[in-house]
Amino acid sequence: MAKDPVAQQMEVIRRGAVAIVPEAELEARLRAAIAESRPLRVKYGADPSAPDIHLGHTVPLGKLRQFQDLGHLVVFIIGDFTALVGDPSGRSKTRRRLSPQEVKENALTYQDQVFKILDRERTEVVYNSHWLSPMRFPEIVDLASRATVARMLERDDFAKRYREGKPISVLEFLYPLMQGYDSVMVRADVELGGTDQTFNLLLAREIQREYGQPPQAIVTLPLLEGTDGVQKMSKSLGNYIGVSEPPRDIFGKVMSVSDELMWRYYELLSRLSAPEIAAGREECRRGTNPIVWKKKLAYELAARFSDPGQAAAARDYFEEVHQKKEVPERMPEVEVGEEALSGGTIPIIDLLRLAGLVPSNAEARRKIAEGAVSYDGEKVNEHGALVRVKDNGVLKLGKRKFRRTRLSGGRKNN
RNA sequence: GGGGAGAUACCGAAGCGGUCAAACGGGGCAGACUGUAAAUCUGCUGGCUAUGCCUUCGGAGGUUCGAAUCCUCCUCUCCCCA
Repeated sequence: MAKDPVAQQMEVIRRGAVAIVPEAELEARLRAAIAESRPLRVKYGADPSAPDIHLGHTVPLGKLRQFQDLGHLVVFIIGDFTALVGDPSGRSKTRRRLSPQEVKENALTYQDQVFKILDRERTEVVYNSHWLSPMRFPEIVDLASRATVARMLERDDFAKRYREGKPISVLEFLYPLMQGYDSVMVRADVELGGTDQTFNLLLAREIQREYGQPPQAIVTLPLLEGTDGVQKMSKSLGNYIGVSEPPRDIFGKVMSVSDELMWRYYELLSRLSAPEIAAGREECRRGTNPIVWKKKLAYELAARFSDPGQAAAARDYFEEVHQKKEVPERMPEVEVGEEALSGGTIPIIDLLRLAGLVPSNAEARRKIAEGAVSYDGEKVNEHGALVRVKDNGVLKLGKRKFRRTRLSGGRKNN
């Protein structure tokens, strides 16, 4: 007997998801959609507070893509209103408010990146400021009356902060409400999000019910750990790999994750099937150097966000610089003007600063004392050292920061 | 509205009149070891025209030879009571 199409779709949706709540409702929706031959409206929201999409975002985006491939419509909400207000959550630091201009720019670069994964044809992009901005106070009051403080405090991070005596602003209570209202406005059938969004996604169901809509089904996806392997990937923690980064950086960052984390990345990011990944794991257990598999993953990801040629170049670079410890062929250049030289030499500290490798003279001195600095293969140990600058010389700080020095032969004013 | 506690460097957190550019932990950077791994060990982690000088302990004043430390006011946060 041929497989039921609903069961088939459910199987695809379930793969890699943490939870589907409630499964039966999603099934019912799929069944109705097929019967009426209309696509489900699958909601996903993102705040354009930072312009970069990183690998962590690609986990839900990949799932959205699967929905699209099953014939459904993605409603991509750009939370420009949210970004404008400036989410105050997270520690004592008040997040800087973005200007409308910045939000607009971020939103645009955001879309470019998103469509590296999503199918533009099956995506509806909407801005939540369209309905949130014009709301009047009576409407907001009405919305606010739909949830209770006790309910809000069920959310784990609120409860935790409350317990620890950390501030929670009323505005933060409003956030889940706005998000829920978004679901009402776009008539979401399904909403996707990371597991950290579980509360908001569930609350949106209640809001929809309050406004007389059938509640959306929700699909939660695992949060990807950042390159440190501990905290979730996020830009502010600096442990992210951005999809718009140069392939060389993507490759390098993937290579720097621990062996254990590599398998996690395989599961959440790779297009390889589960059995293929399991086989790789087994291979390594039997003695294959994990670097082989790490390179494979690094290549796959670098290629996905650029192209195979560039990914291969990134791999060559990695092998040459880090494995063979050779000096890379291409590196940023620093131009040394005649006015900076005296008798063809320049104090090493000045050179480091000129190259932008250190933020202060004191830092330069420290790095020199640590034996981290070399020029043209020769270690510089004296912080008062003068180096004779060559055209095409190589200044190195630490293991991987290189600058090629260029003499700006006489042409001063350009 | 009343009472209490608190605000310290990137984060957490000591210090409570001089010896404080400020303990300790985390993070970050560098060195060793490696597979640019991870883990571990070690060092560094305000700036400068540098054996000295300058700025920094929520903000503004004040006391003092001297203040992160004491006083006044202000701003913000938390707790208890109403």
